[in-house]
Amino acid sequence: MNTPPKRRTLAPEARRKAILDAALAVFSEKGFANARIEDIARRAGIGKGTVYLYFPDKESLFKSLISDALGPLLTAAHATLDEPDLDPRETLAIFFEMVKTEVLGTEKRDLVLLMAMEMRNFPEIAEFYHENIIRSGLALILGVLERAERRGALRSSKVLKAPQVIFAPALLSVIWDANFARFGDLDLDAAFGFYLDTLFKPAEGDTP
Amino acid sequence: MNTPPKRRTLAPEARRKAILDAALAVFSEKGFANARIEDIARRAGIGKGTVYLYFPDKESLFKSLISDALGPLLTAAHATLDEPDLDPRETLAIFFEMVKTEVLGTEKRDLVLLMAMEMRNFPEIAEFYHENIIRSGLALILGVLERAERRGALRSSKVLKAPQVIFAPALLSVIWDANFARFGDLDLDAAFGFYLDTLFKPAEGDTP
Amino acid sequence: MNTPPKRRTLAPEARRKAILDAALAVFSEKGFANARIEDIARRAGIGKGTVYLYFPDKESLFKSLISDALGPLLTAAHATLDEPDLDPRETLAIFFEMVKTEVLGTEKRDLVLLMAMEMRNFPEIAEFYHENIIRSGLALILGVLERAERRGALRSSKVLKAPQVIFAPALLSVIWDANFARFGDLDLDAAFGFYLDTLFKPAEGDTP
Amino acid sequence: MNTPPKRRTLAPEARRKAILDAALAVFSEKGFANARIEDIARRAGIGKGTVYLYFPDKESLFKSLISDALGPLLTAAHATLDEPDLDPRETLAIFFEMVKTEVLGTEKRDLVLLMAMEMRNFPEIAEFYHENIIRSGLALILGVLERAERRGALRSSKVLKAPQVIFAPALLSVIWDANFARFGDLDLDAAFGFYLDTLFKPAEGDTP
DNA sequence: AATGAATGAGGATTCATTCAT
DNA sequence: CATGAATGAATCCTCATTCAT
Repeated sequence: MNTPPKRRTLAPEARRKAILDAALAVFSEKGFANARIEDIARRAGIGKGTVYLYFPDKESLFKSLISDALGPLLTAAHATLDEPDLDPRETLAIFFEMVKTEVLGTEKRDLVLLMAMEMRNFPEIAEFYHENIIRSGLALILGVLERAERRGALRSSKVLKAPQVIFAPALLSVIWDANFARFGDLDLDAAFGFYLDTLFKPAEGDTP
Repeated sequence: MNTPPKRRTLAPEARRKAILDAALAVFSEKGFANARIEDIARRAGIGKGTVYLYFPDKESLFKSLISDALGPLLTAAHATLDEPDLDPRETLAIFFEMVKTEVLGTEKRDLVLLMAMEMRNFPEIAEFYHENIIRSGLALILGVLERAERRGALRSSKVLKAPQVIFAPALLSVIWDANFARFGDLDLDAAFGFYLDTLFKPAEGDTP
Repeated sequence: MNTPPKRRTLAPEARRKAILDAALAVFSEKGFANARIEDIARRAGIGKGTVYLYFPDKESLFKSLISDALGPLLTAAHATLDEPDLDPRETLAIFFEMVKTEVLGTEKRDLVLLMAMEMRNFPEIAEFYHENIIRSGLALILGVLERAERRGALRSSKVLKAPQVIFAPALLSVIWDANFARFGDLDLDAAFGFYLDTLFKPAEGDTP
Repeated sequence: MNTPPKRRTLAPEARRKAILDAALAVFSEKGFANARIEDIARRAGIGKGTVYLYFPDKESLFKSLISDALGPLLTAAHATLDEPDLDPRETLAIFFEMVKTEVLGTEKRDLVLLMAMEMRNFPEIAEFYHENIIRSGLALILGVLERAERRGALRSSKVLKAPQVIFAPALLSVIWDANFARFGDLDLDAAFGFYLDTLFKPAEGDTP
């Protein structure tokens, strides 16, 4: 007399992906605490209980969401930045472009915000994130900057002591879009361009 | 049918302040959703119900926390930045210093984070914040930058199209400290110094 | 630094009366459970704590309200109904009139409703009410009716087995007014008149 | 983070009915404000949360209780009273019998009381009840009485101006049983019989 | 005597999680 | 495998009651 369960038996990996996609959407919209498993399930087109066949609990689902999206990001960054022969300005330009295309222009944008929001409540995530992304990302960036410094192309060597500022515009972008998009856009190209213009001395010497 | 009280009154404004302090601490630590009123009360050294004598509900408490700290901030910023005769680099240096002293070095640091995290769930706060802080703060900064541009002191005019980047290091600092402080500090002076060094051309012409 | 307590020190009996009046109003409007002591205090023009100087708790206040209004009622009824020489119809007419004037036309009307509403939660009140009002009131009425019966003036002796019906119109009036007054009045005179007309045979014989 | 369920499903309509039954019992015993959802749940043999699967909140549960029992009542009354050819006395006798069997003899008796008690706090219920039950019920009764009047069978035409009195004994019965049953019964048959005897003139002429 | 700030028990409601179907 | 009905811990908020001033 009850509705029979759907037997759509999607490929398990596809199903897992669908859940993670739905989770990203719902977590992004509401934050971890306010996201209801049922909402995620509904959005994934499945029943509440099914989520638990793929993830043991809400927290695991959240962490999987993070981890699953993090690996690829890192790999991509490595490939881009670990190019010792390239011009540093060029390298960073490519990196910014990659960040724009691969992160800020996709749903992963929300993931960044989500992490910034919830790392506090999930110290393991902060740890994992720092170990796997921040630390090596910073090392990569630092490599590029030091290369530039050695070539005398760096305008201010202070950035070597706070290489995190390189990520600042991207972070700003994420937060701005999440909260203030409706009041006006942030010109991301201008922001990145500004960084590239001021970070490095011009290739030649074109004094004013 | 019920149980008796324990402690006795305190200056009402002091009490209100104590609650707001406790709220800042607890909200910062747990986020809005995970903060329990009882925790805030206990931290303020009072009973659960007392909180409700000062704030009608959890949301109001949260909003008061924000509003109470916002006014002073804005006033201070105005006083600092609205100085048309000062050298732009100097002005910005003072501003950065002020941000460091008045915000990043105080508990208000957590407030910034808190807002960045919860504005999503409280659109009115985003609106209020944008109208009262962001918009005018941006205008002030833009004023300074344009003054520099008119004097030919700006290295890249692109920053005029994305003046928000000026705030990026401060935002980065807040998020870094909240989440990654245990893994290593962010050198804020270096970050601000880097900005000042690269943003403006040197007063005279030194080197190349 | 706090507002000093009012020292209006009203005569204690007047103060007690004022509280009971306020209590009647508030209890009537909201029912026992939804009435707040603070509302009663405010309505009586005093502070919350003062109520507790006159009544040990909410329940006592409620019970006092009932008892205080009940005694006089009973005394009055006795005086009216215990008149063996009077014509039964006349007696009942006087009684109805008294009920109309002394109860239904005053705030005590609400008291009746209140009791009907809360006796359930306060069995002692039901007991007290039955012992002191119902039982003797019923006895009085029965006396009148039996006198009429002995004179052959009663149209149907069945009323002797359910003398409570004599009170039914008054009860109906109270409930009607409380709930449906805004949709239209109940014609109380018609209701009482109908009772008098049909209960007793005409003094003489005026056949149709 | 939480605890597991215990029991398993039941036909949804049966479950809903069980909750409403439990609610009637508990609301009747304690009144709306003093009834605890948990009590209702326990009485229905289910967990607290389950109640909320069937009714959005306490108030809705209460209103559903009323509405669910009201429709049938009205339909029944219509069928009984809207019989223009029947003898008025006979019609009313049938109506009284129906009230006795269908309401006063069932748990709906408590519902009547409940409404009389709580309409004050739920004006919408009073409105709904008046519109759907009282108004049309009164119209039906009035029809019967006017028919009687046209036949010259009415002892006192005053009842036409206060037809609500016809319901008075039923209301009295409900309140009496709820509060004073333990002190002695109300003879309902005598009460209704008294009404029938006095309301109408005898069919023929049998001695004064 | 009078006050009202302070208290915490009590109850409505939400939602992660389980498991019978 | 999939489902969603059922559960109860957890948390917000109210308000009777106390007692320092």
